[in-house]
Amino acid sequence: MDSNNESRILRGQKARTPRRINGIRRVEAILKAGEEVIAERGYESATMAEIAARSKTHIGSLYRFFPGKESLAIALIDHYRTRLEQVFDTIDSEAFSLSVETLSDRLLGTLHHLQTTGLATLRLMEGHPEWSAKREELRSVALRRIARTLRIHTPSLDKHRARDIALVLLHNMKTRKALSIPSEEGSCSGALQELRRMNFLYLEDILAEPTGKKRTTTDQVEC
Amino acid sequence: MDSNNESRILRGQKARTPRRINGIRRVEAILKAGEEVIAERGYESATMAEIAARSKTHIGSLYRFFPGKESLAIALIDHYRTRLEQVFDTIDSEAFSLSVETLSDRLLGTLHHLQTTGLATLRLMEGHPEWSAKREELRSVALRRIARTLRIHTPSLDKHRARDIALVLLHNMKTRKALSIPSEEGSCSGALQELRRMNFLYLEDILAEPTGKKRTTTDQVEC
Amino acid sequence: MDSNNESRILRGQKARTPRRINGIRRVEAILKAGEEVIAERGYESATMAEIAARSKTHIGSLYRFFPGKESLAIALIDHYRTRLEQVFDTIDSEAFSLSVETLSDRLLGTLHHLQTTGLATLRLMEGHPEWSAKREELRSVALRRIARTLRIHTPSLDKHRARDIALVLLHNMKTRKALSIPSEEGSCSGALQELRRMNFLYLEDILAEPTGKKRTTTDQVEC
Amino acid sequence: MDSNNESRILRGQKARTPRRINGIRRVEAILKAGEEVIAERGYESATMAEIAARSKTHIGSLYRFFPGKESLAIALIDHYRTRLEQVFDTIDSEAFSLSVETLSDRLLGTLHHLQTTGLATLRLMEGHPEWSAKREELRSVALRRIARTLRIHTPSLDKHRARDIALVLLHNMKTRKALSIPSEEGSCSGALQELRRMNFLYLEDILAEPTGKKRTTTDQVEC
DNA sequence: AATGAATGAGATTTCATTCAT
DNA sequence: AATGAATGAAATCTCATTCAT
Repeated sequence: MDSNNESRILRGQKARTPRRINGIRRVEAILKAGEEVIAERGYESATMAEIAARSKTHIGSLYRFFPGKESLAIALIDHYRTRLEQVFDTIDSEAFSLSVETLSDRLLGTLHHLQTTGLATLRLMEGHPEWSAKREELRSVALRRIARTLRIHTPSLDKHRARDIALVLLHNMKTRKALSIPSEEGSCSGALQELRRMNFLYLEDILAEPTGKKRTTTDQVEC
Repeated sequence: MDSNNESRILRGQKARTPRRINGIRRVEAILKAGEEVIAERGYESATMAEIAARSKTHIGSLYRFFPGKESLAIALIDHYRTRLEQVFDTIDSEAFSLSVETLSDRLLGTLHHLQTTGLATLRLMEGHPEWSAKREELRSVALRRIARTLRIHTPSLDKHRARDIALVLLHNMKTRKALSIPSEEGSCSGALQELRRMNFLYLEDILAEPTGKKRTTTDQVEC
Repeated sequence: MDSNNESRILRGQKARTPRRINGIRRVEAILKAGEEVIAERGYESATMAEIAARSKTHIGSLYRFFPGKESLAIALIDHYRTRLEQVFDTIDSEAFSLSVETLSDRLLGTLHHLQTTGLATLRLMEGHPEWSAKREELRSVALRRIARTLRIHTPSLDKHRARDIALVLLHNMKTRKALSIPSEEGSCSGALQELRRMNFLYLEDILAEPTGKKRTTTDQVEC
Repeated sequence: MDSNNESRILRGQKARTPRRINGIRRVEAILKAGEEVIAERGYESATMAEIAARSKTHIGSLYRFFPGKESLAIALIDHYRTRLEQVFDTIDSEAFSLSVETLSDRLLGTLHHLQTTGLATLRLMEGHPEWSAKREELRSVALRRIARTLRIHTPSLDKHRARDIALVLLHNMKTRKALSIPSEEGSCSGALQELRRMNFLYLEDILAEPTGKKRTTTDQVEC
């Protein structure tokens, strides 16, 4: 944009970059850039200037579409939520017929498939007490969807217990994601096998005899 | 006047060791305040001014002991590492005689017992690519200790597999911690039971027949 | 949006080139103010706040164009170098036909004519070991140009000796400048006559019999 | 001081560093350290902490002897002035019998022989308008002594002209000093020969026919 | 609508100097 | 008297956001 600009001034010849880029495409570019930058640096350290630069948008334009840093963050979270629901819709459409093992792997891979988006969103919510509403909503969606998927597969599963299980599975899903960040973990493949096994053993235990409340351990632990 | 020390202070990065009783108390107060503020807000959002205020220190004094925000962070990480090793020393001293169930719970609770310190440290390392050395060192210590504990309990466990398992267990330990942050999770107690069960099922599977490489799932997954 | 430029601004060191008329005027004002303040106080004592105030700029704007105190300094040095070369171009264009006396006065006045800019630059380089590159480059340019001018006037002058002479003349030029700073010297005019005489006597000695290496004094001195 | 201190605390055995070091020796150590640090970094950048450390003095003690940074600076300038006068006393004691060439070299080397002290003092006075009194006093001493030396050698020299000449010679003396700073100049020895020649030619011209006012160049120059 | 300059509050960091022990 | 911790003003630098062109 600039070098064109520059040469336009100097010689007044080259075609100007089309200015009326579809607003939607512009917004998408900004969201993508925001995602990347936030995933790399975290919300605080991400600067609007860098997001503008990466999306080849001028800072002024960026503020036309997202009137504040937080509004961009919220848009990203919403975007993530939408995609999350889509992924679960797909899973649910066949959950009934899946083996426990396949279901286990499907669930485990869910967040992982959301790539950068998911990472940025995690980063976004690292300790912003003020956003607990948004965060809670997102977590809530995830938990509800996991629980629903479980009960589609095994309808006799107790509703409340499904919620608790969902919480644990959600963490496993995050672990799955973490294992695929190269800098984070060393021997990815071996650990991934282990994670899959653990997730499977657990789901098998639950879904095999889903009569509900039966929990082996009985002694209480403080939270 | 230890001239090494002195020059380090003049333009250095490592935290200074106080020489007076008052200084020692001050440093402890600063570490505690730093821990809290970072645990609450994350490293970027934590301000030196707030840390100073909470530890009832003037900003100048804070900088006398920790000549930079990062030096405070590093001190916290080191502190954490020390305490982590202590906790594992305790576990290891009786690991041999523990039942799988008890061992499972012991490991699960490890990070949780490190309270704010652990939380602050997790936050500290959320994506600071530059600190990967410190981060890697800390992760490395944790993984090595977990693997060692497992092999103290079940010496026949394959060494490499122990490393992979440790990675998964480390994540479970983080989950355990997360479950106890009230704002983070809703129904703590139920989910905690589930987590314990999963961790137990997994360890039982491993430690019961520790002949090693035998892993049920065989198909590969991309990382 | 020249992405090179952009990223340089995001975390860079070189001064930004303004894109708007207003920005250009602003940059000029900043350079002028920086020149003055540094000439008056020296680099260390000059504060960005004062430079901003004198150029009627807000601190933030100042940092938009010069992302650091050093970047401002470097811009000033570059500016100086450019003007220095221009001055020598003018001298060289007639050096051939000048009498020794006129040439002597021309060279002597060179730095003096660069006014504040030259003074600021001298101050800038008063002992910043880190900038030895910039400093060396500037000195190198000055020495090369002086030597070249001498050999334009008297082509038979030995090349290496011209370099040594240039070093001495450069210092005379600095002296000439110093003599015109009122606070520095008392009886300007008399001393100035003396300096001119010394410079002339020396050049006359050299350029009259430029057969080269002939140097009267032969005993060595340690440096 | 510190490591002794440390071990004393730990074991209460080692002999304590003698506390009553001769005050004079302490002051000398501080002056020396101050000289070095200021010569290296300049007045602004020199820190009291570093000066304390280099002189193995505690910051508190330093302030007992020199109740402020400026007071240390003034002490250094005074120290320098004293040594300067001593050097000139030596020269003057035989000035009458020296050849012009020897006198030229003697004067030229004066500042150079004051080593660090001189450098630090130069740095000290780089652009501290407030210290112009001290600076003026020092310059005044130097000029008076140079002029006096000239008139000891050649009593018929006009008094006012001697003052003007002194100003030029003073700058040559500074140049001599600068030539011996390795990082500053490249081909020291050659340039030094040239400087000596110039200084000699000039003095010869003056002292040979010291009838006074005769100055070849007659046209005026603005200062 | 597009551009990028302007604004200014706020964050980090440094140090001369004082003062309690 | 000796030590080094405490103080706080001031400097550098950053960025979200607004606004003139």
